[in-house]
Amino acid sequence: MATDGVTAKRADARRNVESILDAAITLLATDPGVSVNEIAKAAGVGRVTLYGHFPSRAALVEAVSRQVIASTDQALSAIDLEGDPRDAMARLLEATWRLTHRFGAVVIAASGVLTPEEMRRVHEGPARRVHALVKRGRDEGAFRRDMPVLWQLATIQAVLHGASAAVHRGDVTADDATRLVRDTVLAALAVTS
Amino acid sequence: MATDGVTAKRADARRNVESILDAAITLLATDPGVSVNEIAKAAGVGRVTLYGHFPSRAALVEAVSRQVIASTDQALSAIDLEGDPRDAMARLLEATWRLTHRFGAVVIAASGVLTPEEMRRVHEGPARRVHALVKRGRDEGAFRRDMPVLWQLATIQAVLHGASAAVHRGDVTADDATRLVRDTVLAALAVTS
DNA sequence: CTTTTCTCGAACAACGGTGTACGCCTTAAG
DNA sequence: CTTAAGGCGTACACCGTTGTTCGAGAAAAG
Repeated sequence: MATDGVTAKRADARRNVESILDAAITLLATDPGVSVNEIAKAAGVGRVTLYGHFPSRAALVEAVSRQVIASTDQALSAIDLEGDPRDAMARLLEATWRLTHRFGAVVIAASGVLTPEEMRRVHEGPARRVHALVKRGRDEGAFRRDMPVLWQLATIQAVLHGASAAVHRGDVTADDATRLVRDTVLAALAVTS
Repeated sequence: MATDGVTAKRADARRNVESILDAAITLLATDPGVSVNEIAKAAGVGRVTLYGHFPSRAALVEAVSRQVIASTDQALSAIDLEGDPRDAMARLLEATWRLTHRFGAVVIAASGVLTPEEMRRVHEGPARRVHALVKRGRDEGAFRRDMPVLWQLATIQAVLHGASAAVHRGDVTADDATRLVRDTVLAALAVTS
């Protein structure tokens, strides 16, 4: 039965791990403090079963974080950042918005569990791309230079986060938010005419 | 001793209530989930004494919320919202930023305690002024009209909140943030050239 | 069918938080 | 000084959450 010669996990076990991770991502995306009980219930699984797969709540959150990071890195590394900085930023924002909307507050849950060092490493990946693009846009005169780069990054993150909240509140649809995030950020970055 | 003919609170009692409220505002502004124990300790008061003045944690949070709301209303109602919408928005943003920076996450703590109805009423006051100003700016052609008003309000709130986080992180100073919030929001609202 | 793995509920200990009761001491007010 | 209000520590009950143990039973793999 050991198809890989080492572990030999049963089929329903793997399915349950999937369900648990899915439920955890969904719930943690809106409530970082959700209890293990609720996650297990949402996954259609007993709480004890969950503990059979993840030794602690922290381990579960860490596993979720890793999966989110993997998805994020994969999605963002596929984005073409060449050409006009404005167009590149629009592409990057669309992809990032989808990720923000999907994974939301997972990072907040992670911040209570992961070490600061791990958190830094997690943020570094996605942030590097945006950082480089903003700098290039400034150098080429496409983005305004009278604000700190760090502030502009903070603004981008704030708009994304705010959009997530607005969609959750029902003020706008997720589809509309794609366009609104793009236009708003580009307006905030644009050189003053 | 009853100066008002009814209650007759002792002097140190009133002082302690003050200390507790001050400490609660300070701590709740950064950690909405802070325990009663820590608040009492920060106020230089025993936990039991705190319960002597506030019957429950919820009551304390509510009292803090009322005080914050009062300060907010007073500060914002003094702002002149006439004249060029851009200038009025700049004035309103400066005052609002100071309040956001000072009171931060109190509203988050309140959201876990106050009823949705109370929360709505709390938000209504400050939001009404911004809402009216944004609408006037759109009507007079000062602000762009190709986005929902609600989105523009969400953007303003997001930038303020993001600025608070950035200052807390040490990315910018609170003073610089005043200018950055103003310029960023105005750029986001401006009609596209 | 047999074996092995996994599920699942119930029960339990530990922890941290809220809220209460009691008794002693400090201090403001007269 | 006398009195009463208030402060304060200890102890306790209560609750929700985490993490563990046990044993019976279901289900996958052979």
